[in-house]
Amino acid sequence: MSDVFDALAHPVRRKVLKLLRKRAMSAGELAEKFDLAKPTLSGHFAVLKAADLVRTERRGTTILYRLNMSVLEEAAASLMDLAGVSAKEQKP
Amino acid sequence: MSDVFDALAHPVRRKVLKLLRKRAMSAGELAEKFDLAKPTLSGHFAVLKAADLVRTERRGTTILYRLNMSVLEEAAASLMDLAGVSAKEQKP
DNA sequence: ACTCTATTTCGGTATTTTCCTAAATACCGA
DNA sequence: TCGGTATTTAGGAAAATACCGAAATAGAGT
Repeated sequence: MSDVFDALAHPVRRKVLKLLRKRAMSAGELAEKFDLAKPTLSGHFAVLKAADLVRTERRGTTILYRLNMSVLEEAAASLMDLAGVSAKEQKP
Repeated sequence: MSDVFDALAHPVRRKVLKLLRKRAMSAGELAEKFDLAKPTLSGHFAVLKAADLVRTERRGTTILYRLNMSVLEEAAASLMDLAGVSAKEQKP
């Protein structure tokens, strides 16, 4: 879970997740949305992947990145838990 | 919101929040729970405070730290939102 | 005013993160 | 197999973060 919060700490990575929320995108397509070199983005993708926040799929010469919502939901639940809410049911 | 995710990225700070979930504690009382120097913990407290995840209250010579749950809830909601769930209602 | 306790600020070092350019790898189509 | 496009890996510089001991600040009691 620590990997997840590490990954979420950087604004660029949060924006990547936001972009992937609409639809899966290739690395290059994602990179176009940022003013950063492609290797830099590639590094951010690797962090997201290590946290299992995104999954990849080769499509010929490109690589598709897809959001893994379940991990995001787990992270949200863990925060609700920290806040003292059971996250599953509102009335324990 | 970036401050919040930055603050949540460090395991020590997450543990502080977890401890404060039960009850408000003084800086020294919190520091006892960790194998770190007090100035180090003080720095972590400052990060949590900057994110408004904790609030402080002077009690004579000691300083009480108290969890601010609403910010945690907002962070959780923002994650649920990223995951595509509206966080307020399950069926939009 | 002095002292004791609690906490933070200061100054500095070690580690980690972020970012870049250049080079390597992977796949496809001619 | 060769050339082109997409992406990652390698190597390294700059900035941010984490940590510590020493010193400074703040309040309470004497």
